[in-house]
Amino acid sequence: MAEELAKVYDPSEVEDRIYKFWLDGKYFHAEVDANKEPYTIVIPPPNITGQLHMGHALDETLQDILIRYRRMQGRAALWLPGTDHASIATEAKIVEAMKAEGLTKEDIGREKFLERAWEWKEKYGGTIISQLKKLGASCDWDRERFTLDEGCSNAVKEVFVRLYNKGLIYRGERIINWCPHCLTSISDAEVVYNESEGHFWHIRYKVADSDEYVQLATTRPETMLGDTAVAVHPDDERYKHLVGKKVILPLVNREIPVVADSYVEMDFGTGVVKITPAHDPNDFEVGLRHNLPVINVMTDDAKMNELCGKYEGLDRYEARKAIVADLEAAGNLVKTEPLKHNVGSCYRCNSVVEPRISKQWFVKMEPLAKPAIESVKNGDIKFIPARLEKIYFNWMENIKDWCISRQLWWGHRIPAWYCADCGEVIVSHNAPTACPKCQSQNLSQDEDTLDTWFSSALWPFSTLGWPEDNIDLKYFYPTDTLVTGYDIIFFWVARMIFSGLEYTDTVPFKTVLFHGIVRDANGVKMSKSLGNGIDPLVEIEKYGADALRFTLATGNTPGNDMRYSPERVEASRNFANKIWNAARFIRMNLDSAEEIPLSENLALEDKWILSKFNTLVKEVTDNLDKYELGLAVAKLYDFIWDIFCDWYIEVAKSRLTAEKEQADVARGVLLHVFTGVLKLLHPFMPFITEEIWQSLPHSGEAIMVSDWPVYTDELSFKAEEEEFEKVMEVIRAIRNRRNEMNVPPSRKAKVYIVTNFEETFNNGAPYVCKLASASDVTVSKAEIEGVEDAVRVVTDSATVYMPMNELVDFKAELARLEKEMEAALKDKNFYESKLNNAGFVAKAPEAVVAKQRELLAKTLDRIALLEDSIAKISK
RNA sequence: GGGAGCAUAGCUCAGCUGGAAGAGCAUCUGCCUUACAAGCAGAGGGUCACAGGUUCGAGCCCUGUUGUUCCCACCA
Repeated sequence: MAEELAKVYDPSEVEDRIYKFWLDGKYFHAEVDANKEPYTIVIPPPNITGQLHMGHALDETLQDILIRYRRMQGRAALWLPGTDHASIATEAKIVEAMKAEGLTKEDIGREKFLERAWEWKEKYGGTIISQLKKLGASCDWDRERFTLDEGCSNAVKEVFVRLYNKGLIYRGERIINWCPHCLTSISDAEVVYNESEGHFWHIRYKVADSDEYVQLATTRPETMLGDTAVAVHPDDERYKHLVGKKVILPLVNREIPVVADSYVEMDFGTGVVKITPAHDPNDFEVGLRHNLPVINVMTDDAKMNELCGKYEGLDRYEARKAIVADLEAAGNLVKTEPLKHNVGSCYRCNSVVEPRISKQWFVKMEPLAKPAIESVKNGDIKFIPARLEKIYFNWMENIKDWCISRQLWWGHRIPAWYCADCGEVIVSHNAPTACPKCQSQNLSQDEDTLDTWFSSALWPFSTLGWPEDNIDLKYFYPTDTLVTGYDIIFFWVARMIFSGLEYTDTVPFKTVLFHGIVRDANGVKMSKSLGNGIDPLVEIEKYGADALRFTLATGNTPGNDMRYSPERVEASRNFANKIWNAARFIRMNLDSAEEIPLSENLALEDKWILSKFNTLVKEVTDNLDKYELGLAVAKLYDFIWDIFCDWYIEVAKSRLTAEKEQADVARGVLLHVFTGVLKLLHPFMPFITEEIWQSLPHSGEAIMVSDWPVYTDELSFKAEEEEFEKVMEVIRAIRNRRNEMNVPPSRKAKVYIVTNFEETFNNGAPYVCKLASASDVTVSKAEIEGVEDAVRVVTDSATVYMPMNELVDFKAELARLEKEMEAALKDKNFYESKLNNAGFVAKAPEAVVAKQRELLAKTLDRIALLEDSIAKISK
């Protein structure tokens, strides 16, 4: 056996050592095993640019709990780890780093840039992985993947080619969201809308060959340089006469037509809308319907371009100012109103996005969305909590085509080539040598890369070898559970679902367990910019990974946000210490490292704790099966602290110092229950449970690969449970009474117990002595003489007398007994009225009625005992 | 504009298919009872936001109201 355990648990000394022990034992590794049922989770791959934050810590903790649980149950549990190349985020970092050297992407060219990116990935990409290890994550590191590795890239190409051939990927000019800072298109999902204070500028356009003006309003006056029409509603009587005429675009003096389009709402504003097809999605549609020219007036970095005359080169906001000023000077600015409106920003860099026409690649979503909706509707995929299904449906049912091309270099390059001679587009897995149409060799590959989420969407199967038909994929796929935050339901979850269905003909996972966001103690979302983030690694350093994990798993319900506060981790740390000290106690009472079997000769309290533990096994297992991790962990906490430590250990103490035979029985039970509960707790607090388990008699290599406890009828002792609880009730009643009277524990008192359950209390007498500060306990069925002057306590099963001499105040005693009687009578009334209610007795389930009867009976017993006591004391 | 979550003890939150409300922290009282003061034994504290309804029975189900947070859409 190891040397004596320290008095206070020190996780920092234990955790790295234990983690290494697990790695050395290869316990994390999962293999295809025909005799086992697989259980698979793929990790939501963290970005290589990332640092572990509380959101990760929560996400990984939940996954590790599930994986460790299933592994202990004997499943071939695979937790497949990896990282995401995070195209925008990573590219931005590298560009920034180059800036310090005075270099731009273009200066060094694509190839050199990618070299740098890979170097960067090698250098920093592993950071988050090592941080995951600190948390105790039992990922199969032998299978670690990266979204840009060969296999994943192969899957990406395969999917692109297949979708293209199926007509579900197309290239075209559409209005997309352009980030002028990242210099790339982004998808609709990547735009974040924030309300901001803006202006509504009312402008007038002169009607050509007339003195009339039309008035309209805009929030983006700079785009007027690209106006190619104004539109009114076809039924709008005010403007019918203008349809087909021209108006003169101020500042530019270009004549543009007035068109009629039902997109315009007559009731809003003046009922006249400026149409800028190159810079607004709705205007673009109007433009298509009316064959309007499309004039893009901005550069990639949101400056006004060469078509803007004197405004050329101005930033869009400078141009806005200048244009407003010029309009005003020319008398064409009618008025300026303040306006609150939503402005879209890039979710990566927070720059205001510019809707803009651009030639991009898109995925046609509608055909893909249909089966994806169906798979959730029919239950092939279950969302926990179910309410998030609505959000999913809402998005999927209104989905627009997905812009997947990005003007970035770090990512999967689009496998499309263009023939410079005949313009043919060739989409192919491998680089074509010649144009199939004109045989020209003058081909060039598309410069763009794919949206990061395009490869993440394939993650559950690309990581298992798809499109190759290998044994891992057959065995571990589809995966079982996906654990992720509700905030990426669109980005990732939805896209994995339709991808899985489209390419693998099956759902990628069966259950999605959603968690919420981790907020700070004030309920504010943790973020870098606010600086209110709490670093999980610092917390691990301070309190231990187990305490952090326990905190994140406790009091957390699926889909709900949670607050993280220091008090909560401290409580978890204290819990770890409690377990540690329970282990110390047990160890100091062992005389060998041998396992001790359960005795045939169990005492009452042994049966009580074994039965309680048996129930715990069942409930915790049920809770875990139902993904009720928060409930499971709360039960473990209560059992270990309140039931095992505060009661069983205390009760066992006196037996451990008794004769060897009794001591061995108690030791056997202590070990059985404690190691059992360590196993149940292991998924939540892996380090401390492993450390302790190793220090106690055990068979097997490690708790993490030991068998999960199983409920068994043989260890269910309902009658004994009830019996022992009678003793507990008496102990509690005495303690309570003594506390009320301010009697210190050092002052022992004789205790007389009058009861119909003589044997029970004779058995329990030593514990009443020990736990209720009794100097001596006398149990009797009959009345005892000479206790008339004692303090008395009444429970359902006994009347307890404690002669306390001068401390006894009979008036107070009587008053207290009467008060208790009053409460008991109230109870009686309550139960009786319930049982007298014909509806209740007829309609309530049998068990519920029986329970009420039982409670009534107990209350009646207590009343009888109280009556008796009151009568005696009044004499 | 559409949708969702939340509202339970002073604070932070649990409360599984409806069966007289729970925990942690905080507060108060008494304890160094040798595994643990990061502890032990007790105590106080709740009209479960409000108003209706369904039911033998509602924190839980239904309707409405209020407050609050969030998501989606985006009318120029």
